[in-house]
Amino acid sequence: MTLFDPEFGLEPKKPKAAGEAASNGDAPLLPNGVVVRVVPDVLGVPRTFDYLWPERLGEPSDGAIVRIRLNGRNVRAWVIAKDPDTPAGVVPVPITKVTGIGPSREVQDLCAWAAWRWIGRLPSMLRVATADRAVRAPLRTKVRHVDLSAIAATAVSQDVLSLVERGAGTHVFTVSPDTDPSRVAAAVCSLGQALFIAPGVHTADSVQRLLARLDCSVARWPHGFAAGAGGHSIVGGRSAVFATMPHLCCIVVWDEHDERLQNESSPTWHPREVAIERARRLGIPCILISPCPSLEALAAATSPPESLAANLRRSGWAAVQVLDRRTEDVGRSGLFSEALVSAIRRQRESGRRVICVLNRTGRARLVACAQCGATAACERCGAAAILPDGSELLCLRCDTTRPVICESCGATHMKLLRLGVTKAAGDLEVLLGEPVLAVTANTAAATGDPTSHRLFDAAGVLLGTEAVLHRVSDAGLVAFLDFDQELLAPRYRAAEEALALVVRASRLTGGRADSSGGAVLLQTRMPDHEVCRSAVSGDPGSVQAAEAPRREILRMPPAAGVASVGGSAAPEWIERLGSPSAVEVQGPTDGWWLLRSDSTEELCDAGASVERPAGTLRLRVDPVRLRH
DNA sequence: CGGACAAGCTGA
DNA sequence: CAGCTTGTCCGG
Repeated sequence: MTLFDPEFGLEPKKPKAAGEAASNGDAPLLPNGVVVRVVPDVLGVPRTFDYLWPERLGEPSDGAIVRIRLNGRNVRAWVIAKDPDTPAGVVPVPITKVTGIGPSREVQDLCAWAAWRWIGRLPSMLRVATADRAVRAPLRTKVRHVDLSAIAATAVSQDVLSLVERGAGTHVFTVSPDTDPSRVAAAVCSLGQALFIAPGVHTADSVQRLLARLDCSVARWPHGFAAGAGGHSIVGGRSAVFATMPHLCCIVVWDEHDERLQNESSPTWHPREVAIERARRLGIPCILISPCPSLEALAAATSPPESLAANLRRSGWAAVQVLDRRTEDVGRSGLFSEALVSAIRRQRESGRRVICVLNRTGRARLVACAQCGATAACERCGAAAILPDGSELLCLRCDTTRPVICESCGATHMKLLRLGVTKAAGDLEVLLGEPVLAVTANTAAATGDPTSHRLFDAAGVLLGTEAVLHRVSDAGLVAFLDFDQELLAPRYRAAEEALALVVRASRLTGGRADSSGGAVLLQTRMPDHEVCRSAVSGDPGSVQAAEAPRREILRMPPAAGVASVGGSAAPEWIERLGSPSAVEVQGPTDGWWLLRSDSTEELCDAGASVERPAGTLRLRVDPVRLRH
């Protein structure tokens, strides 16, 4: 797939009429130079244009970034080709300025592939691949790779090096939650120009710092664009997967399961898939690393998945205790079992921090009897029922409805339990007799504020949504007050995401092999759920084995291609899509359509054939949730 | 996307 | 009919 494939709509438009271009007898005098084809940085103009690169600006460099005048506007543009086949009748005007170097030809083609894969527009992807400031030239300082003999060889670095030796392909490596990413990065950076992708700035920063201490040439994306172009290794977040790297020899995606990797707005590209494709094109290894590899990674693997030796791999998982809420004697709010409260007290007595996680968005919809206080549950499957319009109780899991009658006392009046984080924190404060810091969306949003960090670090007990797991660096105990909310979340990746939360918690508490006594508690009514089994055993295999066939049956990724389409331009887009045989169109529900196909490729091909209408279009390929 | 220009609406 | 809004077209 290249930039010139017609699917991208980037082929030069033919002149409107043959007669229009006929009067070419007296061609205007042009300054000397070479014609270049450019992609303007304007989302509404998905086309290429031919401009003149004047001789006085020197040789056009591959992938230069220039400024052009387009229809009276000064805009940025990427040079994608030299000496194009300019259509007759078109008189190229000179570019106004050369800004600097941009993504290489290889990265440009990768951007075009990503635009196809996530049914997006090329400029959106080229922007991701472009430095955050003008870059004049590649960094020309001497490139030094990691000297592995300078650091202690560990099992992890040995394993990673043997994976690289498998050569081209996608290799999945299961590690422990406490595996040090810097060891992995150091190993691959000893081999040449390597690319290390990590979700979250903290990991990328600490890896970069360690490698810098090893006196090797590694730069942080996007700041280090020039260094990458000059042959240095790159460490960065998701967008680093588009770094221009002329001697790229290996790509590592660290914590490839992490949902933060996927771009949140459309195009919803995922660096894991981009890395796999880039490595395939270059014939180099792509190594996907995680304590709980995603089904997507396992499906993409070209060699048998590898993992750390079992004892090492499990040791970093926290000591997980499952508290069965069906038998536990639960308190007034139903959130704090006696076992939980005494576990918290034990941790507090030894001076360690406690974190309670409560998925508030789910709880806010809970319904209870106004008379006896019993929570309304589905009589068929036992899941929590909600009151969508006040007339009937609805189970979100099995879609059955029943009249508004309390199962315990027969009352017909229900109340909404607005048991949010603040209320729960107040209840816990009373139970413990010490302050509990409620981490709500407001406190969590203030991450840039250094005082809020001090606030979090000073707190002995914190209670918040799962975001709280990203706000502190350590804890003695992490308790999921209502783990069922995670297990039953209306997202098809809910099980994998719930296990990822246990990984996250394990990193705060330390592994089961630690002597510090850290632990993770799961309060649930589903103690036999595969996520609980995986968490307890420290082995993601139970979740993977249960989920893979489920996705096949339900036709969800990675077993199928799925996209959701919304926004004001969605009706027109769906209309233009028509009904291609390979794509099933469902909806709309609440203004959103759902597209499904047996393979992602069929879905992308169908999407690429649609000319994008004006207006806002929300097109999510591999969406996080299928219903909006 | 956003400027240019045309066509449509309104009020003294 | 000036002055403003709304719509359509188009870019090298």
